[in-house]
Amino acid sequence: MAKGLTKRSVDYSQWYNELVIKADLAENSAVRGCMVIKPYGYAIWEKMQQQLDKMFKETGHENAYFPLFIPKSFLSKEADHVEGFAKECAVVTHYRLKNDPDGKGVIVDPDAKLEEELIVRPTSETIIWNTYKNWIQSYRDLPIKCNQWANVVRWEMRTRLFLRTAEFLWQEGHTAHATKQEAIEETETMIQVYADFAEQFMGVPVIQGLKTANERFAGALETYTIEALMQDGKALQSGTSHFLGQNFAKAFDVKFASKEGKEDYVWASSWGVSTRLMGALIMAHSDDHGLVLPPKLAPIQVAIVPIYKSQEDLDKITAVVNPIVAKLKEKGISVKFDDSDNRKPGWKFAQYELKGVPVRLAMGMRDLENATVELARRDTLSKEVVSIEGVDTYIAELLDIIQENIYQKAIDFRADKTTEVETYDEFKKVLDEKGGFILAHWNGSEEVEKQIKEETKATIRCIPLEGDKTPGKCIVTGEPSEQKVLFAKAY
RNA sequence: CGGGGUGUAGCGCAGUCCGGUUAGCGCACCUGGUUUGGGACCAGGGGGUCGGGAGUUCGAAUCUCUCCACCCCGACCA
Repeated sequence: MAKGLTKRSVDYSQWYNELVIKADLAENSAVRGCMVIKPYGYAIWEKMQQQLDKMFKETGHENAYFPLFIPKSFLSKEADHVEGFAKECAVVTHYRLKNDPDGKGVIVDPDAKLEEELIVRPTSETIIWNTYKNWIQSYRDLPIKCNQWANVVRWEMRTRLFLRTAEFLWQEGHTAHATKQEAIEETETMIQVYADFAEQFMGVPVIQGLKTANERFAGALETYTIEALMQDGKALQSGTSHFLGQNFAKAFDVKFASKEGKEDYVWASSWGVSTRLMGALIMAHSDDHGLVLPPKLAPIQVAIVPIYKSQEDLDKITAVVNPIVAKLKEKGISVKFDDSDNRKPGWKFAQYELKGVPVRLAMGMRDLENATVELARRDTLSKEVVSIEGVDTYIAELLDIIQENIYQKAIDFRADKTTEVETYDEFKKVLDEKGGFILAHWNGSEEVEKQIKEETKATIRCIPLEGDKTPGKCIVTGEPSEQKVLFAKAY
């Protein structure tokens, strides 16, 4: 057990808070609700970005950048949209400071009041559709498929590192299409991209589905989501993709001339994932020793710790380790040889465990004599002594095995924590005693959804796209239900 | 934004109720030495606007008011 890290079984929430800090991922800043992402945490985010960016480009998207500030009037053009975001917007009212005439410091210059106040973007649909208006005249200008990597601000009451912060980093894709069908296909393509990323790179299995009207993005006709299950049995919405219909085109008057010469409004989608994915990554795999990172996203995949008494010993170890490092790098594996002498090996072992490094090698004089190295796996905490000969190939294969093992463990956990129920009593019992995902029939009404939420704190995470589609009876009203929907308590 | 809690060295805390020498302890840090296969040991050393401001008092970490930040629980949310 890592020194000072609260056990998950004692207080899961505290375990998470401590782990983020101790593993050097992020910390709170001087600004309320805003975090500092530290180099190690940012390195993981960069790996996510890199992969996602590649996947976006493979699906025909281009990166662009739109302003941080949005004129206040833009936000109000789409009624549902403004209603959804108005409560959590930061507003810029002035553009200049001046020296405080009454003493030290500076004050806002009252003479520098903006004619029209600017909103710090909580999302960019409005500024982007205002821009798209100028880009689109005919069907020949379509589709437009832009993505931007940006920060956004949503003035949250209660914040938690990575899971909910007032400012966060994300990407937002915004696409414009000539047909409804094409916009829906885009929306579906992108939720699939997110699901693939979560599963293949983060090792986090997700359920794809549709949000209920209640949980839909403000301004969308349909919201697709990927829902992941955390180790404490709570769900985490990890990515969303929205079919916006013609709502924003109508709000910003974006029309195009079709091939037939008819004028019509443009169809839209938007989709995003944020630094919240870091929270999902941490909570899905990590244990009481610290982080467990999937090799594909680990900034350091292999750490090598020398064990020595004298400088001569270290020199001998270094001579053997260097070629191993070179071979690993040749295979594209990131490796750190930690020959710093201000920490003892035991400390380093604990530290690399805390930071979730997938594979650790230790080499001392005993290994030198036997031409071996001690290899420790972070995911299983197991150790074995292996021959130096061919260790690079062995590790390359092992990293794939670890990636797969982490994913499989998460799948097994979810399977164990997913329960199908037929009655409301059963629903409450499972939620109370076991938690996790619950599949149950629902009559499709907002009233029942709200009633369940008020009585149990559980919400409909999504109407799953895959899986059992057998009709049945609503657990609350007994009315007909087309298929079971996914319930859980959520972050 | 409501209810509760916390704020004292980089980190974790004691001292606060009941005001009174020079504000302590552990970890970390610096120096020297011994060590090094799972978070080393000994000796010496440095580091404090006691969260900020105002007040009460001869005297405030301690009492009062106020503001701020963080944590937990609720309502809202990626």
